Amino acid sequence: MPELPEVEVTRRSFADRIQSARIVALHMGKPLRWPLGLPPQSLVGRRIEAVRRRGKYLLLDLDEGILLLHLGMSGSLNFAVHQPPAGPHDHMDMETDRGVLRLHDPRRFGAVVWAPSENSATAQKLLGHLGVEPLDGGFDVNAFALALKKRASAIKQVLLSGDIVVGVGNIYASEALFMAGIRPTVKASRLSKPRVARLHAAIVQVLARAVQQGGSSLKDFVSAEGKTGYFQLEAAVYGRAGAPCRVCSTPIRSMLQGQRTTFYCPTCQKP
DNA sequence: CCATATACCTGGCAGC
DNA sequence: TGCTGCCAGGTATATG
Repeated sequence: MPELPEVEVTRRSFADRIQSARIVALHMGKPLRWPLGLPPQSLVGRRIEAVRRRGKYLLLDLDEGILLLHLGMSGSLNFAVHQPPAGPHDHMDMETDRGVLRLHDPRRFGAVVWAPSENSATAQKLLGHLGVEPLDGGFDVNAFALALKKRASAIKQVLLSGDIVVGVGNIYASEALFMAGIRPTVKASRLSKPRVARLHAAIVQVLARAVQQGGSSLKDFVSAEGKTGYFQLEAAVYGRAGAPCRVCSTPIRSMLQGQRTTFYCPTCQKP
């Protein structure tokens, strides 16, 4: 479910409200992708100093250590003063003196991992290989072009790999490539500099716009205050196979790339 | 080192 | 209805 925009919208929806909260109890449900890394009750008494985002991970800075949260494919967070009784897909309830942070994740590809610091081996195993943040001003066109030159695979798959630029998942990769007029199968290394520049701008634009729109609620995404997003309503290609291109009316096509579905317009996007 | 396939898990839906 | 097979927003890990 969640790509950078959904994770960022989630972060903004509870970061201020949970700041400086003290953990009163921590209940974990069914196993997630990885174990927490210490007994849940040992986090009782910790204070939450800030909520940051790195790629699609949320980082809860504690007064001792850090919690890495990932929403996987189907995860969402809800932060409220009172929570209804936990259901079968609620796998974390973090009770604080400001409210309860609940992780709901039917498929359990998500994770909650404790690490002593962001630089610890535990955290770096998950974060160490990540590329640059696209919305932080550190996303440089020249560096982007240089990095793409070294990659032989299709540009769509390079974007998804997240080791050059983070946060672009299956929806926004298709959307950004449409916006840039680039066929998803083009080898990354063969993109001309002007096309790389268009792609760079498209990535920034589509992600920023999606954050503005509250993310994409294709199925069930909601922010930590329970709001759905609206970006899916303006998707140009994602999920629109067979429907007319909004620019040229050619039917949108879908194809498989690395076991993931890609959507594109065969007319607007050039090989 | 690089590129691609696999595994994890559950629910929803199309088709029979 | 109820069954089966396929699909889904991610990514570490294995394999070539």
